[in-house]
Amino acid sequence: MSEGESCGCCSSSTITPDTDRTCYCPVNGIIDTISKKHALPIVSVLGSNGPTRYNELEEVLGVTSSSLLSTRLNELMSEGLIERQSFDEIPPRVEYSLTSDGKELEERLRPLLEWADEA
Amino acid sequence: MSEGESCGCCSSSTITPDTDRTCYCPVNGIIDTISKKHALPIVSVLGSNGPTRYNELEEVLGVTSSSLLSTRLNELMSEGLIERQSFDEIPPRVEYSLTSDGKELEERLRPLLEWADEA
DNA sequence: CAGCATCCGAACCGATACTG
DNA sequence: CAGTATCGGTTCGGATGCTG
Repeated sequence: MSEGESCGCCSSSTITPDTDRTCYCPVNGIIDTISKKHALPIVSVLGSNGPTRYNELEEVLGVTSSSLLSTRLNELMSEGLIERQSFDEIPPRVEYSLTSDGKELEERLRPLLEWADEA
Repeated sequence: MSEGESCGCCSSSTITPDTDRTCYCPVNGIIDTISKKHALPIVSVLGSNGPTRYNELEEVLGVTSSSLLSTRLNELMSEGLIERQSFDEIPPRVEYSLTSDGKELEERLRPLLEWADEA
């Protein structure tokens, strides 16, 4: 999805910006990222569960195709929301967890999700 | 997107549900709805601006195609997040505003968007 | 176990055109 | 002014198969 372009909602003319609202435009990359499938649940699970392995995520989220999870994890890493730690073991072990940004997000997400959940 | 099916994140086996988290599954219809283009900005604008006309929304959001806005508004109405009031005038006037549910959403959304905005 | 490559169908968005 | 109808391009997701 497109990133940096202005949507006009900030440089509005018709609507007077007398209210103290900030700009909620095409909403920045982060929102785009978490709008995609499984992204939100990933963040939630990591938030409430702490470091989690690839396979655990697959099970818990009921991910249909492995590659999809992989893609989503990479996107979340690019956004700096989660981080990956791999252990030099056999069999291989990799754990994903929230960065401080990710935690910040998860906290702000919680009230929304709790509400959505009962609606 | 699919609604009612279980994602496995609630009926988990691997992850112990000892934490007090609620289920943040395929996340309910509302999240799907607001994930689509312009949906979030619509809610934000209506929240900070009050009742707003179709054309105003088009301008403010920088909507590219009229039909897209139309679709989004209908979806938001189906979810019970916004409502439509039409006035019997010439030229026709229609105003959209948040329902109480919509306001609830907008409030819970604000901290998230403010954070996303500066990130 | 962890994860990428590929192919195909579905959903979504944008543009244009046309009505009450 | 306030929309709906249609259509083509693009992006996303699901399935399968293969590697370190």
